[in-house]
Amino acid sequence: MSPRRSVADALGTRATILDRCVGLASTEGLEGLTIGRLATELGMSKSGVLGHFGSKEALQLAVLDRAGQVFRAEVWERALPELPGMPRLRALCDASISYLERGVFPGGCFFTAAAHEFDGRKGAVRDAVRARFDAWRGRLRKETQRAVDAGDLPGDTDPDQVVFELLGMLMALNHALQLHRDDRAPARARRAVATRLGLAGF
Amino acid sequence: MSPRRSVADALGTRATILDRCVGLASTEGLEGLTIGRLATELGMSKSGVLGHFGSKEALQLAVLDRAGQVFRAEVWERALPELPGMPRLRALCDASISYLERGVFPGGCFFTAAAHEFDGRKGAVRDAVRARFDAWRGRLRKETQRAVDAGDLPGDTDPDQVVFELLGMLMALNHALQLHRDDRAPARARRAVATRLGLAGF
DNA sequence: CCTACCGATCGGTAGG
DNA sequence: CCTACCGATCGGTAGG
Repeated sequence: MSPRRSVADALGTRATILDRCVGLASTEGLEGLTIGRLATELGMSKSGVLGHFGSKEALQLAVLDRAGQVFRAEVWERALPELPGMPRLRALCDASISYLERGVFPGGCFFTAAAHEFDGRKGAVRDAVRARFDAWRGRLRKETQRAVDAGDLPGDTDPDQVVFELLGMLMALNHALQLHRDDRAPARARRAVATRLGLAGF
Repeated sequence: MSPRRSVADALGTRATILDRCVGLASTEGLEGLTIGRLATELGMSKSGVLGHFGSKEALQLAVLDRAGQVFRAEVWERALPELPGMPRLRALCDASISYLERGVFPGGCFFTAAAHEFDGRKGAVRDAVRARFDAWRGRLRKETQRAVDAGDLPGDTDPDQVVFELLGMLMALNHALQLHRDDRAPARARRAVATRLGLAGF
């Protein structure tokens, strides 16, 4: 009777589509998401899928957004309870490694994959990927700076250098897990991070 | 009169196709190479292009091979004149950083991009990408072990750990250059490598 | 949300 | 190396 029901249903359908997309896109890429395939897998028509977003690019942006929510919950919110500075920085690294180790996205880090897929292009998707990395780097940088200010890292530490190296360790881990299925890689990443942050026992 | 001429021509055409493919695939991906587009850009027919390889997968494998030749010339052969061990390891890192900084492939590291594109799939292309990384890691590992044996790295150094971290620095550099166009990244990568190898002045 | 359809393009083949 | 063609699929639209 009221439009309530159908609006809620539509939002539910949209969420169902996006969750499927996130899994698919992490292994096959954001461009590998095709409307026809999605429709088949979801038991819908193509126009039924596309109607929720309007265009493929809008769908890709919505998928990035959904993946961002997952990343926030799996990494950022796990570290947030820790004290600012070194404890939280360490927790962020730990949570990132765990996020990759647990295979939160079946194809590895969603954003690293998207970055490689879109870094040579122009447009809204590339801009959105870049903005997410900027935000992530900014968070790591802030906690690194706090760790320096608190004396937990040497006073002449360049926070951007630390963030650069930490991101490298995470990328090496993602690569080792995805291409080589190397299950010793998480331990290597933890060791590398511990060394870089001066935490012998991590 | 003799078939000599046409065979040489065919090989030349094949090389022309592959060189175009390497540039295209580094920015658009190995899957983004389409026969029709290549044909248009090269002023040939689709079947003219495909005839040199037989299938798209065979073309992708040939492109990987061609990219491997470039990498060998731009990185491996530049370091080979250096003495085995630390000098050559340092030269390999230097040459890798330079290879990324100079933009030898317009889309960044050809193999990192291919790894991300194919790491979730099965087949000959994925296997070939993995084999190339195995070879590259093996070379870095050998020189690291020699550096340990020569006393240029601590005796309890785990060569695989060092290689893991060096690859991470290169991936962070590739990412920073491609997604962020950050021209301070090469200096960061050099600094990180120098720290890891215990070369204060690099 | 559906059916029915659009032009474009995909990888690949037949035959020359 | 070419033309001509195959079935399949692409993103998207019209109309309901």
